[in-house]
Amino acid sequence: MSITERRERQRAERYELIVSAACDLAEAEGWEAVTTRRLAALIDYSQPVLYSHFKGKTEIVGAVALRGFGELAERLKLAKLGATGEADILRSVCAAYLDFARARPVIYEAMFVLPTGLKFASEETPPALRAAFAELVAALGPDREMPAIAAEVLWSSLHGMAVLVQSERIPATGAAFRLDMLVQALSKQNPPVEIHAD
Amino acid sequence: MSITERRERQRAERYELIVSAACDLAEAEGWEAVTTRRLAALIDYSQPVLYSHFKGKTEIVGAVALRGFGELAERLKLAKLGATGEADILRSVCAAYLDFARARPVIYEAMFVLPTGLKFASEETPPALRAAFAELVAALGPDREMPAIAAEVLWSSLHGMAVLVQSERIPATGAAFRLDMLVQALSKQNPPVEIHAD
DNA sequence: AAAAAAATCTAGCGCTGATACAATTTGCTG
DNA sequence: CAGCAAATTGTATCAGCGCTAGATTTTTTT
Repeated sequence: MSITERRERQRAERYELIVSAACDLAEAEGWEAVTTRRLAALIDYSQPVLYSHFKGKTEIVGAVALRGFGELAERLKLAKLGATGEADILRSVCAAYLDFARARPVIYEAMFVLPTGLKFASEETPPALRAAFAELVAALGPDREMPAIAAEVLWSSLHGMAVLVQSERIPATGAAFRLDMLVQALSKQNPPVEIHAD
Repeated sequence: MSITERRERQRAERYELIVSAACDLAEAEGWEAVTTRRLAALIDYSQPVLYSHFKGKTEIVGAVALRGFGELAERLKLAKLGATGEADILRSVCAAYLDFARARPVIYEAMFVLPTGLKFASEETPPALRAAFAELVAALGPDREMPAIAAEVLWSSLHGMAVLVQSERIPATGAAFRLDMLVQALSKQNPPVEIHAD
Protein backbone atom coordinates (compact mmCIF):
# COMPACT_ATOMS: atom_id res chain seq x y z
CA MET A 1 0.00 0.00 0.00
CA SER A 2 3.02 2.27 -0.22
CA ILE A 3 1.81 3.71 -3.49
CA THR A 4 -1.56 4.92 -2.31
CA GLU A 5 0.22 6.19 0.76
CA ARG A 6 2.50 8.29 -1.36
CA ARG A 7 -0.44 9.66 -3.30
CA GLU A 8 -2.22 10.59 -0.15
CA ARG A 9 0.87 12.33 1.11
CA GLN A 10 1.17 14.25 -2.14
CA ARG A 11 -2.46 15.21 -1.90
CA ALA A 12 -1.89 16.41 1.63
CA GLU A 13 1.10 18.41 0.47
CA ARG A 14 -0.92 20.07 -2.22
CA TYR A 15 -3.65 20.79 0.30
CA GLU A 16 -1.14 22.63 2.45
CA LEU A 17 0.23 24.35 -0.62
CA ILE A 18 -3.21 25.74 -1.38
CA VAL A 19 -3.75 26.90 2.17
CA SER A 20 -0.36 28.58 2.24
CA ALA A 21 -0.99 30.26 -1.08
CA ALA A 22 -4.35 31.54 0.11
CA CYS A 23 -2.78 32.79 3.31
CA ASP A 24 0.08 34.54 1.55
CA LEU A 25 -2.11 36.09 -1.10
CA ALA A 26 -4.59 37.32 1.47
CA GLU A 27 -1.85 38.85 3.60
CA ALA A 28 -0.33 40.51 0.55
CA GLU A 29 -3.45 41.86 -1.13
CA GLY A 30 -6.43 41.20 1.11
CA TRP A 31 -9.16 38.58 0.89
CA GLU A 32 -10.90 40.16 -2.07
CA ALA A 33 -7.81 39.33 -4.11
CA VAL A 34 -8.02 35.66 -3.18
CA THR A 35 -9.89 34.24 -6.14
CA THR A 36 -9.96 30.66 -7.27
CA ARG A 37 -8.22 31.61 -10.48
CA ARG A 38 -5.31 33.38 -8.83
CA LEU A 39 -4.99 30.57 -6.34
CA ALA A 40 -4.91 28.02 -9.11
CA ALA A 41 -2.24 30.01 -10.94
CA LEU A 42 -0.13 30.25 -7.77
CA ILE A 43 -0.06 26.51 -7.24
CA ASP A 44 0.37 25.77 -10.96
CA TYR A 45 -2.79 23.77 -11.31
CA SER A 46 -6.08 24.45 -12.96
CA GLN A 47 -9.04 25.87 -11.13
CA PRO A 48 -11.08 22.69 -10.64
CA VAL A 49 -8.24 21.06 -8.70
CA LEU A 50 -9.12 23.34 -5.81
CA TYR A 51 -12.55 21.77 -5.72
CA SER A 52 -11.07 18.32 -5.30
CA HIS A 53 -9.66 19.49 -1.97
CA PHE A 54 -12.27 21.98 -0.81
CA LYS A 55 -16.00 22.13 -1.23
CA GLY A 56 -15.73 25.81 -2.08
CA LYS A 57 -13.96 29.02 -1.34
CA THR A 58 -15.49 29.20 2.13
CA GLU A 59 -13.74 25.98 3.07
CA ILE A 60 -10.40 27.39 1.94
CA VAL A 61 -10.91 30.41 4.16
CA GLY A 62 -11.82 27.99 6.93
CA ALA A 63 -8.55 26.14 6.51
CA VAL A 64 -6.60 29.37 6.81
CA ALA A 65 -8.63 30.30 9.86
CA LEU A 66 -7.86 26.96 11.47
CA ARG A 67 -4.15 27.59 11.13
CA GLY A 68 -4.74 30.97 12.67
CA PHE A 69 -6.40 29.46 15.71
CA GLY A 70 -3.37 27.28 16.25
CA GLU A 71 -1.09 30.29 16.18
CA LEU A 72 -3.37 32.35 18.40
CA ALA A 73 -3.60 29.58 21.01
CA GLU A 74 0.17 29.33 21.01
CA ARG A 75 0.64 33.05 21.44
CA LEU A 76 -1.85 33.25 24.26
CA LYS A 77 -0.17 30.35 26.01
CA LEU A 78 3.22 32.00 25.73
CA ALA A 79 1.80 35.22 27.10
CA LYS A 80 0.36 33.33 30.04
CA LEU A 81 3.60 31.52 30.79
CA GLY A 82 5.62 34.69 30.48
CA ALA A 83 3.63 36.51 33.13
CA THR A 84 3.40 36.18 36.89
CA GLY A 85 0.52 37.15 39.12
CA GLU A 86 -3.16 37.03 38.28
CA ALA A 87 -3.58 40.59 37.07
CA ASP A 88 -0.37 40.41 35.08
CA ILE A 89 -1.45 37.22 33.36
CA LEU A 90 -4.79 38.65 32.34
CA ARG A 91 -3.23 41.78 30.98
CA SER A 92 -0.54 39.89 29.17
CA VAL A 93 -2.97 37.50 27.50
CA CYS A 94 -5.26 40.34 26.44
CA ALA A 95 -2.33 42.23 24.99
CA ALA A 96 -1.24 39.11 23.12
CA TYR A 97 -4.71 38.71 21.65
CA LEU A 98 -4.79 42.27 20.41
CA ASP A 99 -1.24 42.02 19.13
CA PHE A 100 -2.19 38.99 17.13
CA ALA A 101 -5.15 40.80 15.61
CA ARG A 102 -2.91 43.72 14.70
CA ALA A 103 -0.08 41.62 13.36
CA ARG A 104 -2.19 39.29 11.24
CA PRO A 105 -5.27 41.25 10.33
CA VAL A 106 -6.33 39.11 7.42
CA ILE A 107 -5.91 35.84 9.27
CA TYR A 108 -7.87 37.38 12.09
CA GLU A 109 -10.53 38.36 9.61
CA ALA A 110 -10.75 34.79 8.36
CA MET A 111 -11.06 33.49 11.89
CA PHE A 112 -13.64 35.88 13.22
CA VAL A 113 -15.36 37.80 10.47
CA LEU A 114 -15.59 35.86 7.24
CA PRO A 115 -17.80 32.81 6.86
CA THR A 116 -15.65 29.73 7.37
CA GLY A 117 -17.98 26.83 7.98
CA LEU A 118 -16.15 26.13 11.24
CA LYS A 119 -18.33 25.02 14.12
CA PHE A 120 -17.83 26.92 17.36
CA ALA A 121 -18.90 25.87 20.81
CA SER A 122 -20.10 22.43 19.80
CA GLU A 123 -18.89 18.84 19.84
CA GLU A 124 -17.29 19.17 16.44
CA THR A 125 -15.29 22.25 17.38
CA PRO A 126 -11.69 21.67 16.23
CA PRO A 127 -9.02 21.35 18.95
CA ALA A 128 -7.25 24.56 17.95
CA LEU A 129 -10.38 26.58 18.60
CA ARG A 130 -10.93 24.89 21.94
CA ALA A 131 -7.33 25.54 22.90
CA ALA A 132 -7.56 29.24 22.13
CA PHE A 133 -10.77 29.60 24.08
CA ALA A 134 -9.30 27.63 26.96
CA GLU A 135 -6.47 30.14 27.19
CA LEU A 136 -8.99 32.92 27.64
CA VAL A 137 -10.71 30.95 30.37
CA ALA A 138 -7.37 30.34 32.05
CA ALA A 139 -6.39 33.98 31.79
CA LEU A 140 -9.32 34.93 33.97
CA GLY A 141 -7.91 32.86 36.78
CA PRO A 142 -9.37 30.01 38.83
CA ASP A 143 -12.26 30.14 41.27
CA ARG A 144 -14.43 32.22 39.02
CA GLU A 145 -18.13 31.59 38.79
CA MET A 146 -19.32 30.82 35.28
CA PRO A 147 -15.85 30.77 33.74
CA ALA A 148 -17.12 30.11 30.23
CA ILE A 149 -19.48 33.07 30.35
CA ALA A 150 -16.74 35.29 31.70
CA ALA A 151 -14.41 34.15 28.95
CA GLU A 152 -17.07 34.94 26.37
CA VAL A 153 -17.37 38.45 27.76
CA LEU A 154 -13.63 38.86 27.66
CA TRP A 155 -13.44 37.48 24.16
CA SER A 156 -16.27 39.73 22.98
CA SER A 157 -14.56 42.81 24.33
CA LEU A 158 -11.22 41.93 22.83
CA HIS A 159 -12.80 41.06 19.53
CA GLY A 160 -14.77 44.27 19.45
CA MET A 161 -11.66 46.31 20.10
CA ALA A 162 -9.68 44.45 17.48
CA VAL A 163 -12.25 44.70 14.76
CA LEU A 164 -13.45 48.24 15.38
CA VAL A 165 -9.91 49.53 15.33
CA GLN A 166 -9.11 47.51 12.23
CA SER A 167 -12.06 48.92 10.34
CA GLU A 168 -11.19 52.40 11.62
CA ARG A 169 -14.44 52.74 13.50
CA ILE A 170 -12.60 53.62 16.67
CA PRO A 171 -9.20 55.31 16.59
CA ALA A 172 -6.10 53.23 17.14
CA THR A 173 -4.79 55.92 19.43
CA GLY A 174 -6.42 54.89 22.70
CA ALA A 175 -5.68 51.17 22.39
CA ALA A 176 -3.45 50.97 25.44
CA PHE A 177 -5.91 52.92 27.58
CA ARG A 178 -8.75 50.69 26.49
CA LEU A 179 -6.74 47.60 27.28
CA ASP A 180 -5.98 48.84 30.76
CA MET A 181 -9.56 49.75 31.37
CA LEU A 182 -10.83 46.39 30.23
CA VAL A 183 -8.35 44.43 32.30
CA GLN A 184 -9.20 46.55 35.30
CA ALA A 185 -12.91 46.01 34.81
CA LEU A 186 -12.66 42.26 34.39
CA SER A 187 -10.07 41.46 37.00
CA LYS A 188 -11.25 39.51 39.98
CA GLN A 189 -10.87 42.01 42.77
CA ASN A 190 -14.23 43.40 41.83
CA PRO A 191 -17.26 42.36 43.83
CA PRO A 192 -18.74 39.09 42.61
CA VAL A 193 -21.23 39.49 39.81
CA GLU A 194 -24.80 39.61 40.89
CA ILE A 195 -26.78 37.71 38.32
CA HIS A 196 -30.34 38.66 37.68
CA ALA A 197 -30.66 37.46 34.13
CA ASP A 198 -33.90 35.80 33.24
CA MET B 1 -36.96 77.98 -10.29
CA SER B 2 -39.85 75.78 -9.23
CA ILE B 3 -39.11 73.38 -12.03
CA THR B 4 -35.57 72.53 -11.04
CA GLU B 5 -36.80 72.33 -7.48
CA ARG B 6 -39.32 69.71 -8.46
CA ARG B 7 -36.64 67.78 -10.27
CA GLU B 8 -34.38 67.82 -7.28
CA ARG B 9 -37.19 66.65 -5.05
CA GLN B 10 -37.88 63.79 -7.43
CA ARG B 11 -34.23 62.90 -7.43
CA ALA B 12 -34.25 62.90 -3.65
CA GLU B 13 -37.30 60.68 -3.65
CA ARG B 14 -35.63 58.21 -5.95
CA TYR B 15 -32.56 58.27 -3.74
CA GLU B 16 -34.67 57.25 -0.79
CA LEU B 17 -36.41 54.66 -2.92
CA ILE B 18 -33.06 53.05 -3.68
CA VAL B 19 -31.99 53.06 -0.06
CA SER B 20 -35.29 51.55 1.01
CA ALA B 21 -35.10 48.89 -1.66
CA ALA B 22 -31.56 48.00 -0.61
CA CYS B 23 -32.63 47.85 3.01
CA ASP B 24 -35.67 45.68 2.30
CA LEU B 25 -33.82 43.33 -0.01
CA ALA B 26 -30.97 42.95 2.45
CA GLU B 27 -33.35 42.22 5.31
CA ALA B 28 -35.24 39.72 3.19
CA GLU B 29 -32.35 37.83 1.61
CA GLY B 30 -29.09 39.11 3.07
CA TRP B 31 -26.51 41.48 1.65
CA GLU B 32 -25.15 39.01 -0.87
CA ALA B 33 -28.52 39.22 -2.61
CA VAL B 34 -28.28 42.99 -2.92
CA THR B 35 -26.86 43.37 -6.40
CA THR B 36 -27.05 46.41 -8.59
CA ARG B 37 -29.17 44.50 -11.09
CA ARG B 38 -31.77 43.38 -8.58
CA LEU B 39 -31.84 46.84 -7.06
CA ALA B 40 -32.39 48.41 -10.47
CA ALA B 41 -35.21 45.97 -11.18
CA LEU B 42 -36.85 46.78 -7.84
CA ILE B 43 -36.96 50.50 -8.53
CA ASP B 44 -37.92 50.03 -12.19
CA TYR B 45 -34.91 51.80 -13.59
CA SER B 46 -31.86 50.57 -15.36
CA GLN B 47 -28.62 49.78 -13.59
CA PRO B 48 -26.66 52.96 -14.45
CA VAL B 49 -29.27 55.13 -12.74
CA LEU B 50 -27.93 53.83 -9.44
CA TYR B 51 -24.58 55.32 -10.32
CA SER B 52 -26.07 58.75 -10.81
CA HIS B 53 -26.97 58.70 -7.12
CA PHE B 54 -24.16 56.65 -5.62
CA LYS B 55 -20.52 56.29 -6.48
CA GLY B 56 -20.80 52.55 -6.09
CA LYS B 57 -22.34 49.74 -4.13
CA THR B 58 -20.33 50.63 -1.04
CA GLU B 59 -22.02 54.00 -0.93
CA ILE B 60 -25.44 52.38 -1.05
CA VAL B 61 -24.54 50.22 1.90
CA GLY B 62 -23.31 53.36 3.61
CA ALA B 63 -26.66 55.06 3.10
CA VAL B 64 -28.46 52.11 4.67
CA ALA B 65 -25.97 52.16 7.53
CA LEU B 66 -26.58 55.85 8.10
CA ARG B 67 -30.30 55.23 8.50
CA GLY B 68 -29.40 52.50 10.95
CA PHE B 69 -27.36 54.86 13.07
CA GLY B 70 -30.34 57.15 13.31
CA GLU B 71 -32.52 54.35 14.53
CA LEU B 72 -29.90 53.06 16.94
CA ALA B 73 -29.36 56.48 18.47
CA GLU B 74 -33.09 56.82 18.92
CA ARG B 75 -33.41 53.44 20.59
CA LEU B 76 -30.53 54.10 22.94
CA LYS B 77 -32.00 57.44 23.89
CA LEU B 78 -35.38 55.87 24.64
CA ALA B 79 -33.70 53.22 26.76
CA LYS B 80 -31.88 55.90 28.70
CA LEU B 81 -35.02 57.94 29.27
CA GLY B 82 -36.98 54.87 30.29
CA ALA B 83 -34.59 53.94 33.08
CA THR B 84 -33.83 55.45 36.47
CA GLY B 85 -30.63 55.20 38.43
CA GLU B 86 -27.11 54.97 37.07
CA ALA B 87 -26.79 51.19 37.02
CA ASP B 88 -30.25 50.80 35.56
CA ILE B 89 -29.51 53.25 32.77
CA LEU B 90 -26.31 51.49 31.79
CA ARG B 91 -27.97 48.11 31.75
CA SER B 92 -30.96 49.40 29.84
CA VAL B 93 -28.86 51.08 27.16
CA CYS B 94 -26.68 48.01 26.74
CA ALA B 95 -29.73 45.82 26.41
CA ALA B 96 -31.16 48.19 23.82
CA TYR B 97 -27.95 48.03 21.82
CA LEU B 98 -27.96 44.26 21.78
CA ASP B 99 -31.66 44.16 21.01
CA PHE B 100 -31.09 46.38 18.03
CA ALA B 101 -28.34 44.11 16.76
CA ARG B 102 -30.61 41.11 17.16
CA ALA B 103 -33.65 42.74 15.64
CA ARG B 104 -31.93 44.22 12.59
CA PRO B 105 -28.95 41.99 11.93
CA VAL B 106 -28.38 43.09 8.37
CA ILE B 107 -28.61 46.80 9.13
CA TYR B 108 -26.24 46.17 11.99
CA GLU B 109 -23.93 44.40 9.58
CA ALA B 110 -23.97 47.40 7.25
CA MET B 111 -23.21 49.73 10.11
CA PHE B 112 -20.40 47.83 11.73
CA VAL B 113 -19.03 45.09 9.53
CA LEU B 114 -19.34 45.91 5.84
CA PRO B 115 -17.27 48.63 4.20
CA THR B 116 -19.39 51.76 4.01
CA GLY B 117 -17.08 54.63 3.34
CA LEU B 118 -18.44 56.37 6.44
CA LYS B 119 -15.89 58.29 8.47
CA PHE B 120 -15.86 57.52 12.18
CA ALA B 121 -14.33 59.59 14.92
CA SER B 122 -13.38 62.51 12.71
CA GLU B 123 -14.65 65.95 11.76
CA GLU B 124 -16.72 64.58 8.91
CA THR B 125 -18.48 62.02 11.06
CA PRO B 126 -22.23 62.28 10.33
CA PRO B 127 -24.47 63.51 13.16
CA ALA B 128 -26.32 60.20 13.47
CA LEU B 129 -23.07 58.42 14.28
CA ARG B 130 -22.09 61.07 16.78
CA ALA B 131 -25.50 60.84 18.41
CA ALA B 132 -25.30 57.08 18.85
CA PHE B 133 -21.82 57.30 20.33
CA ALA B 134 -22.91 60.12 22.60
CA GLU B 135 -25.60 57.88 24.02
CA LEU B 136 -22.99 55.33 24.97
CA VAL B 137 -20.93 58.03 26.66
CA ALA B 138 -24.01 59.22 28.51
CA ALA B 139 -24.94 55.70 29.58
CA LEU B 140 -21.69 55.43 31.50
CA GLY B 141 -22.73 58.35 33.69
CA PRO B 142 -21.06 61.65 34.47
CA ASP B 143 -17.83 62.23 36.38
CA ARG B 144 -15.96 59.51 34.61
CA GLU B 145 -12.35 59.95 33.68
CA MET B 146 -11.71 59.52 29.98
CA PRO B 147 -15.37 59.17 29.01
CA ALA B 148 -14.63 58.63 25.33
CA ILE B 149 -12.20 55.82 26.05
CA ALA B 150 -14.67 54.22 28.41
CA ALA B 151 -17.40 54.46 25.80
CA GLU B 152 -15.11 52.83 23.27
CA VAL B 153 -14.54 49.94 25.64
CA LEU B 154 -18.26 49.61 26.22
CA TRP B 155 -18.98 49.80 22.53
CA SER B 156 -16.29 47.23 21.74
CA SER B 157 -17.72 44.79 24.23
CA LEU B 158 -21.27 45.21 23.01
CA HIS B 159 -20.19 44.95 19.42
CA GLY B 160 -18.18 41.83 20.10
CA MET B 161 -21.12 40.18 21.79
CA ALA B 162 -23.50 41.14 19.03
CA VAL B 163 -21.33 39.99 16.20
CA LEU B 164 -19.97 36.80 17.74
CA VAL B 165 -23.46 35.64 18.61
CA GLN B 166 -24.74 36.59 15.17
CA SER B 167 -22.07 34.57 13.42
CA GLU B 168 -22.65 31.70 15.86
CA ARG B 169 -19.17 31.92 17.27
CA ILE B 170 -20.51 32.14 20.79
CA PRO B 171 -23.84 30.59 21.76
CA ALA B 172 -26.88 32.81 22.06
CA THR B 173 -27.79 31.02 25.26
CA GLY B 174 -25.74 33.01 27.73
CA ALA B 175 -26.59 36.45 26.37
CA ALA B 176 -28.34 37.67 29.49
CA PHE B 177 -25.55 36.46 31.75
CA ARG B 178 -22.95 38.14 29.61
CA LEU B 179 -24.89 41.37 29.64
CA ASP B 180 -25.11 41.34 33.43
CA MET B 181 -21.45 40.58 33.76
CA LEU B 182 -20.45 43.36 31.43
CA VAL B 183 -22.65 45.94 33.13
CA GLN B 184 -21.30 44.88 36.48
CA ALA B 185 -17.73 45.14 35.29
CA LEU B 186 -18.14 48.56 33.74
CA SER B 187 -20.33 50.22 36.33
CA LYS B 188 -18.74 52.99 38.28
CA GLN B 189 -18.58 51.56 41.78
CA ASN B 190 -15.35 49.87 40.80
CA PRO B 191 -12.06 51.40 41.92
CA PRO B 192 -10.79 54.05 39.51
CA VAL B 193 -8.73 52.73 36.67
CA GLU B 194 -5.04 52.84 37.19
CA ILE B 195 -3.50 53.83 33.92
CA HIS B 196 -0.05 52.62 33.04
CA ALA B 197 -0.34 52.65 29.30
CA ASP B 198 2.62 53.98 27.41
C1' DA C 1 -40.41 73.81 -34.82
C1' DA C 2 -35.49 73.16 -34.47
C1' DA C 3 -31.49 72.91 -31.59
C1' DA C 4 -29.31 72.13 -27.20
C1' DA C 5 -29.20 69.82 -22.91
C1' DA C 6 -30.40 66.43 -19.69
C1' DA C 7 -31.85 61.90 -18.48
C1' DT C 8 -31.96 57.20 -19.38
C1' DC C 9 -31.15 52.68 -21.57
C1' DT C 10 -28.62 49.15 -24.30
C1' DA C 11 -24.78 46.67 -24.62
C1' DG C 12 -20.63 45.25 -23.11
C1' DC C 13 -16.03 44.72 -20.31
C1' DG C 14 -13.41 42.00 -17.29
C1' DC C 15 -14.14 39.76 -13.56
C1' DT C 16 -16.21 36.06 -10.05
C1' DG C 17 -17.33 31.00 -8.04
C1' DA C 18 -18.47 26.83 -9.69
C1' DT C 19 -19.09 22.64 -12.89
C1' DA C 20 -19.74 19.28 -16.99
C1' DC C 21 -17.08 16.85 -19.74
C1' DA C 22 -13.09 15.64 -22.48
C1' DA C 23 -8.23 14.57 -22.39
C1' DT C 24 -4.58 12.76 -20.10
C1' DT C 25 -1.90 10.31 -16.97
C1' DT C 26 -1.43 6.57 -13.79
C1' DG C 27 -1.50 1.89 -11.97
C1' DC C 28 -2.91 -2.76 -12.40
C1' DT C 29 -3.32 -7.04 -14.89
C1' DG C 30 -2.70 -10.56 -18.36
C1' DC D 1 5.50 -5.36 -22.37
C1' DA D 2 0.58 -4.27 -23.93
C1' DG D 3 -3.81 -2.92 -22.96
C1' DC D 4 -7.38 -1.69 -20.14
C1' DA D 5 -9.65 0.58 -16.17
C1' DA D 6 -9.50 4.14 -12.97
C1' DA D 7 -8.09 8.16 -11.13
C1' DT D 8 -6.53 12.72 -12.14
C1' DT D 9 -6.34 17.06 -14.37
C1' DG D 10 -7.39 20.59 -17.98
C1' DT D 11 -10.55 23.00 -21.31
C1' DA D 12 -14.45 25.29 -21.92
C1' DT D 13 -18.39 27.14 -20.17
C1' DC D 14 -22.27 28.90 -17.17
C1' DA D 15 -24.72 32.43 -14.83
C1' DG D 16 -23.94 36.31 -12.37
C1' DC D 17 -21.19 40.29 -10.50
C1' DG D 18 -19.80 45.72 -10.30
C1' DC D 19 -19.28 49.09 -13.33
C1' DT D 20 -19.13 52.20 -17.65
C1' DA D 21 -18.98 53.99 -22.66
C1' DG D 22 -21.82 55.38 -25.99
C1' DA D 23 -26.34 55.45 -28.32
C1' DT D 24 -31.00 56.87 -27.62
C1' DT D 25 -34.77 59.00 -25.89
C1' DT D 26 -36.94 62.73 -23.36
C1' DT D 27 -37.11 67.37 -21.80
C1' DT D 28 -36.02 72.21 -21.95
C1' DT D 29 -34.61 76.28 -24.28
C1' DT D 30 -34.19 79.06 -28.19
